[in-house]
Amino acid sequence: LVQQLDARACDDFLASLTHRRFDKHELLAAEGGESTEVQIILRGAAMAWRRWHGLSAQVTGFLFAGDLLGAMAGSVQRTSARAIAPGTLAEITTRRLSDLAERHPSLRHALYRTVSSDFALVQDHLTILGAMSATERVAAALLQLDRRQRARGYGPDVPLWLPMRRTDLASYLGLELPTLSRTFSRLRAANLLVSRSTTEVLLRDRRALADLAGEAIEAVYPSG
Amino acid sequence: LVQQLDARACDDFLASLTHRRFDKHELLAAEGGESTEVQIILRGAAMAWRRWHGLSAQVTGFLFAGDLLGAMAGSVQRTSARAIAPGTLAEITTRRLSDLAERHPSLRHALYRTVSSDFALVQDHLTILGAMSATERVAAALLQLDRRQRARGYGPDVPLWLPMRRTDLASYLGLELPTLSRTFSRLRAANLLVSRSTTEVLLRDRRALADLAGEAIEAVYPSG
DNA sequence: CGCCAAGTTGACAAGTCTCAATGTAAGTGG
DNA sequence: CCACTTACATTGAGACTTGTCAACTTGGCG
Repeated sequence: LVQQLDARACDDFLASLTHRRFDKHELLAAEGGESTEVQIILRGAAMAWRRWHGLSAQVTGFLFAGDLLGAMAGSVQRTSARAIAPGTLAEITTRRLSDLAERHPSLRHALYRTVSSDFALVQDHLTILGAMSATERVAAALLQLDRRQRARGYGPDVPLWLPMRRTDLASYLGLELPTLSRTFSRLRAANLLVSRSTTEVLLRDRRALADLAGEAIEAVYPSG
Repeated sequence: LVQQLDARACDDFLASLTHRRFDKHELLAAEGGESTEVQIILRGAAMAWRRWHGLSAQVTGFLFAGDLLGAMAGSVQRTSARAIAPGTLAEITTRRLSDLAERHPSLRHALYRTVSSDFALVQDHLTILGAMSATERVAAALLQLDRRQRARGYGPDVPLWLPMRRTDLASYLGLELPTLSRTFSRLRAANLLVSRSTTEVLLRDRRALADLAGEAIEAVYPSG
């Protein structure tokens, strides 16, 4: 986000941020509350979820360094968010952010780009939930999280960090915990991945995972 | 959208729109193509969908009068769209729209509000796909479409218009056609709805549908 | 009026969920 | 620092929802 800003917008923006630490399990946003702040994860990780009329909950996403929280909310929060690993974040009031956006076109554009790529992520998620089997879902999710981790600057040999509980990953994928766990076991047995611990998984064969995730066609016809 | 604009923004905006008719089945946007225009459905209906690496397709939404198409796209379209009923739309180039948005704060804010409510809709969709059984999905979808129809100014006694094919509604709900069809039959047998034709369904008991859709809690505790 | 696409229904198979037990890692207090 | 306790993950067996394949019916359109 920040690297897309021009010098003055960047100065103003950074000066408006309040940094703070957060602990694991700390609640960062509550559904139903009014949305007065936008937060940017700087280190650590968080998850966002949403209730359906007070009953079942659906995990809607995982947030890592660089991700925005609350940017798409209207006047009230429609998703809750909780830290899944300790870290730091930067906050800015929505009021101040929209003031800045009024003054700095480059900030408007950067925000638009961020929001629009968030939207693409949600659409991927929709496809995962609507059109895939358990194995496909897990493979797709691992690849997506892996891509995002590499986009954050980590090399392909760094184990994939999965700080969320299996229950939450299962909810994200629209599966039950045992189903997710079995799928992991099968992928491990097929030697597609190795787990150092529950939170660290090394992808041993991205190509095979991509095949499982239904990306086979792309592999065969590389450019469409 | 338009009623949120101030007088001058409104004039400029409306003057930049090109109106045209579209036929049923007409392709309105193609995934992968560059996104040069934003379209607003004025009459009729359309559906949006998305492929996963050329394989399976997931219907991501249905569009009716007042809905925007292409507003969330980055430089390339990530979803395709096709008319499911003849109608009319208004187009504006993305370039012109962003020019106008630069000039008119009220347009920026209206766009933001529209996009943010679209986002809420997608989040509902996520919850439907991730956490609901077939019956719950169908009930939730019917209620959602019904609410949107009423928001367009139709009374509660007007039959719900379902111009999409059952196949597409099934895909939207992450179900197979036979499952959707069976669910409809069961709802019909329970007298929760009556179908005049495939495209027109009268909801006879919204309360019971809401219960099925997992909104029971809200019914018991009306305000939270 | 007939054709073809679309929707409905049936029988069966398969995948996922549920319930329950076991195993393992993390956190706490002595 | 170790035993204890709790939370979380894995695995198993069986039930049930949904998917699959196929026949049949309906409805729109020429």
